[in-house]
Amino acid sequence: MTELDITTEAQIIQAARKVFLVKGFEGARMQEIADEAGINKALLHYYFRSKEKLFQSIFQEAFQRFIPSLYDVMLSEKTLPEKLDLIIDRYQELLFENPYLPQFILQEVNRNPECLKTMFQKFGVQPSTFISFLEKEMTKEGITHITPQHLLVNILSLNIFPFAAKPILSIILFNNNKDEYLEFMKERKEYIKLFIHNALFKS
Amino acid sequence: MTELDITTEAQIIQAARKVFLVKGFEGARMQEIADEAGINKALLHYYFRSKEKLFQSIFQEAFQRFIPSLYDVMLSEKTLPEKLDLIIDRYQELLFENPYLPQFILQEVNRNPECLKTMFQKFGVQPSTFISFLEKEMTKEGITHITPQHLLVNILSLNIFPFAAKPILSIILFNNNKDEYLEFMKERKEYIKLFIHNALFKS
DNA sequence: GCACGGTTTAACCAAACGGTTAAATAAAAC
DNA sequence: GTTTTATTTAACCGTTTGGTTAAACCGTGC
Repeated sequence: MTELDITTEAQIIQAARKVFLVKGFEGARMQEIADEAGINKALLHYYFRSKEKLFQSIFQEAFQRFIPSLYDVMLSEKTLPEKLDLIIDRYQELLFENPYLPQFILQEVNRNPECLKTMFQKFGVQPSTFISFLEKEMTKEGITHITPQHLLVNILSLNIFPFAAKPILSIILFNNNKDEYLEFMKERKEYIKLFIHNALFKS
Repeated sequence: MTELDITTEAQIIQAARKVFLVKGFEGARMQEIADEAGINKALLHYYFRSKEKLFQSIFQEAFQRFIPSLYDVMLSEKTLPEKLDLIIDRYQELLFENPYLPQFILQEVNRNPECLKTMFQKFGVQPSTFISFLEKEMTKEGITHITPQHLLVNILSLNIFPFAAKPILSIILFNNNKDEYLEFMKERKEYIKLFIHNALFKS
């Protein structure tokens, strides 16, 4: 019973994830999620009382996945360039496993910005400590021509944007050839590392 | 009469732009657009037969605005670093005037990727020529550690992403303080220039 | 005054959607 | 074997939404 229970609930979650991530809250239909899960609408409401509730669980899961644990990297006994490379490695791995996450998060946070504060509080994420870690490392390395805030935004931009803009870039760069775009994204990791490294340490 | 005619249609367009850009196609309501334009729903359908038609005109306008004319910059008698700075200047100006454009385009292209090809064909945009221009300039400068495709994506990422991710970054960096975020975005232009410059020319 | 086109009003329609309900059924738990 | 729980079926409800219609209103040009 418990096992089947979990299976069905997991099926629903999986289906909801698939539909919500691609279509967003407004675009998603409960019927479609039920179909995708291979069940009927009534059972959906039997497990999750409302669309809002189901969405919340999906969004929370997505948000958690989107915030990687970077503190251990920051606290490790490595040099700043090594740490930055590790952060990029982790982020690229995360994004390759969840390519729809960026656009989903952007869309839903844009729709309801208040939920962000709740999430940050809920999971105790403290970006300011990351910033101050970064700042300390930067002064140690004598990097003064950029602030830690801008560096962080640069790292996030270079990593995340190409996933959110996949359809546009795919057509701009490769005339919609999926294989070429995948190849481009796979090799991109090293280009990002090199780009950031040069921007920071060769001046 | 003709003048009033234009005014009303312009009012509708303006209202539709405001609503569609913030809420997207699925989130937008015809009633809300009518209210925003100070008219009634019937008159909306009198001018634009359907939501789809009205949206198309807004999206087309937005898309056109989002594709800046960069060919003159590329063809000008300037050095590559100067050209890159000019491109960044133009993009930042464009984005400051239309901060909602990035998320809107991303969202709608994600919803209906096919419309992209139509747009590119309709306006004769040829990104491949831009790439080859860039490639020529890069070989001239002896830049071999990055491909023009990755450089283009880097430029787009660094410029566009912070606008699409405004709510997230605003809370991450400045605890939702709007003034601080605005100041951050204003000073960002020069940081982007410097970052790209260092990444390209100091290795 | 008359005609005409922009505009309003208000009622209305059909479809879609989130959600509910009740009865029947199957399966697992005890 | 009985009870409980999961699941299906299918009808149904209330609301929202895009869209239509018809009648009246109003300003301008002729």
